[in-house]
Amino acid sequence: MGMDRYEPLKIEAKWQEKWEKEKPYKAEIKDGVPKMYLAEMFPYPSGAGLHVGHVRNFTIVDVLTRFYEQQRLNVMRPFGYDTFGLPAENYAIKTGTAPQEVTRTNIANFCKQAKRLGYAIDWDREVNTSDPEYYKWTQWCFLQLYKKGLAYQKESYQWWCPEDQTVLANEQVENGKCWRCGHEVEKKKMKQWFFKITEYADELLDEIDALDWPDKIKTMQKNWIGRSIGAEIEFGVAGVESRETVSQNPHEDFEVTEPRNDGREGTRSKGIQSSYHTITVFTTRPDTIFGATFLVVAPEYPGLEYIVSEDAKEAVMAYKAEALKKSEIERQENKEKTGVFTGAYAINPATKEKIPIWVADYVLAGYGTGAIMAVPAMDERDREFADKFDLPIVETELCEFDQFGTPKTTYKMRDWLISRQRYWGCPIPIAYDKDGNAHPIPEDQLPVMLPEISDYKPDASGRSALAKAKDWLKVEIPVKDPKTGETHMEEMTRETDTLDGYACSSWYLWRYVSPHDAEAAWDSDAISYWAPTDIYVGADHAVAHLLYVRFWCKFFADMGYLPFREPIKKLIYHGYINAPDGKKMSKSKGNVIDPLDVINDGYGADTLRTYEMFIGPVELDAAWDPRSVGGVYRFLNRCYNLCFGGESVGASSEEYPQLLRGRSDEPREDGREERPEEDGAKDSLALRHKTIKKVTEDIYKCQFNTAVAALMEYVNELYKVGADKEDLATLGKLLKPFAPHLASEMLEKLDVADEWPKWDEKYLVEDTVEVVVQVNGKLRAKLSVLADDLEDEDKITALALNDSKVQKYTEAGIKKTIFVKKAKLLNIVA
RNA sequence: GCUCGGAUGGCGGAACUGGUAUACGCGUUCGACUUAAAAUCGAAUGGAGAAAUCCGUGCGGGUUCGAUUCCCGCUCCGAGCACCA
Repeated sequence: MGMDRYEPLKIEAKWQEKWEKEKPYKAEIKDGVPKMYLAEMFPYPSGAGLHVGHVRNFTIVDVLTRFYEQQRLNVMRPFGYDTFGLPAENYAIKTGTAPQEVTRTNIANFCKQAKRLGYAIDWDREVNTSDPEYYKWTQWCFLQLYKKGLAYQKESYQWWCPEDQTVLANEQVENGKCWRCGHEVEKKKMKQWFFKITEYADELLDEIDALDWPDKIKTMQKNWIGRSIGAEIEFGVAGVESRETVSQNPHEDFEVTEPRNDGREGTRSKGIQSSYHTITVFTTRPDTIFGATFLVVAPEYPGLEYIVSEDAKEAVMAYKAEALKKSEIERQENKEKTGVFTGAYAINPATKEKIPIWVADYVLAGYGTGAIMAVPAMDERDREFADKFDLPIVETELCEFDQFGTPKTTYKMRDWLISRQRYWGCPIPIAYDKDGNAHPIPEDQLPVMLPEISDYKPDASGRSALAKAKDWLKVEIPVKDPKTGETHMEEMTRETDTLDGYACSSWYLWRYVSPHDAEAAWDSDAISYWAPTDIYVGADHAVAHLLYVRFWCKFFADMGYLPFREPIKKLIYHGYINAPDGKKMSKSKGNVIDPLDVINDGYGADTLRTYEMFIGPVELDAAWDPRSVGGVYRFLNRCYNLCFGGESVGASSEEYPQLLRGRSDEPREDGREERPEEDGAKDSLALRHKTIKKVTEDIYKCQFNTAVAALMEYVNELYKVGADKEDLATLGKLLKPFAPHLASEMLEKLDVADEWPKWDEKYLVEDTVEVVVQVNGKLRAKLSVLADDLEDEDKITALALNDSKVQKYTEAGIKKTIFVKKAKLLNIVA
């Protein structure tokens, strides 16, 4: 280009234009060529555009993409947008702008910004979860789960705001109050859709250990699944027979659900229970049964009203009502045990004693059976409760439990509640007949289009705004008559709930392999070639998303649609970037760094990218430091000047003639090999190969900060000893993953390909080495010896003992010497 | 409370498998260039000390010829979970 100053914005515009036109990162199946499929957790394209966290995320993927691409693997690096969700809907409610419109605008802006960073993305594989072309297949996925009974409906307690008359998502409840009106929320029983993730609990847990994922994430997932091995024990309820006749089996549905404050609400099977003669408890310590002096059931325990005695009824029901009203946070904050006696008794099957049944909210309805046997002598919580209410505490002998209970495994993980009473989501492909029975929408009627409406607010009925789309609600579904076997069309009403956004993001990694496939969710040949994802990079979503993707993968593997059972081979989980003061960046604090500002200020994308890789170890949070950005800019500037001899380097070539070593306007024809006779040529080779090795290994280990540091060292050394064409070419190649525009410019000038360089160990062997001499573990001298002498311990020992400084510390005599060849170290024990 | 991380100069951070602590960057100081400033280039930079030398990886012990690294006991910070029977 003939410019004499490093002008990143010019260089970057040039290369971005070229990449836009030539699409060098378009991925195609190449049989016989090893593939590498990399992706980031796709972003929600907010109106605020790209932030520095996105840049860290995308740049990690980009460094790896280019690294493998330069090694000539067949690389695929797609991109997409997670667009359904509350922010767009809230914006729509506030402004009346259609979420479709908001999303379109935001994507365009996001895409434009991402392109300013020079990512090696195959832009023909863009995916957008709110695009009917995409969500048609989300609905198809739902139907597959539905067909296998893994998508089901159940009554569940939901947060309900009596003021707004609407259901609230857990994250919309703040300190027990509605996020919009501030009114106290309560729980209301409603019918909800669930995915039966618990079906795969064991496999999800057992396969975690084998994953190449950070331990932190693996531990979190294990804890989340929370498998406990114990037993269920049945306790007879004394005197229930007489009351029980009043009402026979009042609820068909014995499952209780319990909202949690984490979005993974769910249900727990109570097992088969035909009457209220018994209460079944779950315990991990069945061997302590002789110490069980009372039972405790959760306030939501089904049929509680039939166990409770007449005179205790009022108090128990009041307690239950109170507990249901309490928010999760209140229940958590108040650790003081509360509860009431039900007036009823159970029989301890081991001691045959009559023990009281209490109801208390420290027992969770959603875990185990919603009932426990309290062993206050063994369990801290039970003891606290017994102390407070003066219940008996009996020291217990341990026993064999199999005579009283049956082995049972339970999990903390609940089934995944997926229905949302919200407009801006993927419509659930279900319709109801006039009797209220659910029917799946036939696959040939997909997609169930999300209708465009004007009022996005949820209805007073607690249904989504879709309930107001009267025309859309009606649908004709073919129904087979069970008697005649004939099919007729029947008018039904559509489901108005939409799917949790996590459902949309549970399969996009497979959509990427054939993003515009009209025939299938993913193409089977493409999936066999590209998937599973080799490297997946993100922050956040340690449990939910990453567990859901694994769950769907196992399901679709069982269905024969996927030839693997784990979707992500390697996971890189990076830290956040905070404001310079170490605090979280936020608009309200006014401490947000806009990456586009950094670029436009003149630093350019290469500096921004390289800085964010240099900022610290990937997995750690880091604070933005504007001065360090300048340091990285200086480094790239030095790279530029080394290659282009720019005049912004203060030194002129007369004063630093060594910079010209091996460099001329005409690139060396023989540029391949070094001139071995020349001074420093050997050192120069050693330096180059050492750098290649370090950078290569560091990138494999995702230690990008030290890879950049090694490049800086290389450049510093080249400034001292001079650089020839091969040095510059090596620099350009190694730099390309981090600063692709500048590196491309350098490689273009040098007229070399970007193929990743290899190092040769033979250049790393030194002739003379430095041997460290310690006396009693303290450094006292350094010897320069021939490398061959490392084999001769006696010679080195003699040399060391001849050193005057060593002699000073060994006057009193020597006990022994320890020579460590590998560390090039001799320790003398005096 | 439980689980998992972490603690290294003025700051962000390096350090292989137990083997020269502080790479690289920032900052600071000095010098060159400049009328000047910026930019750039060069040098120095853990602390104490004139020096020899001593002290230094959160704290206290231990193992070892040798410990930032391993073990035991603490302190503090971060993240996640949170009455899961």
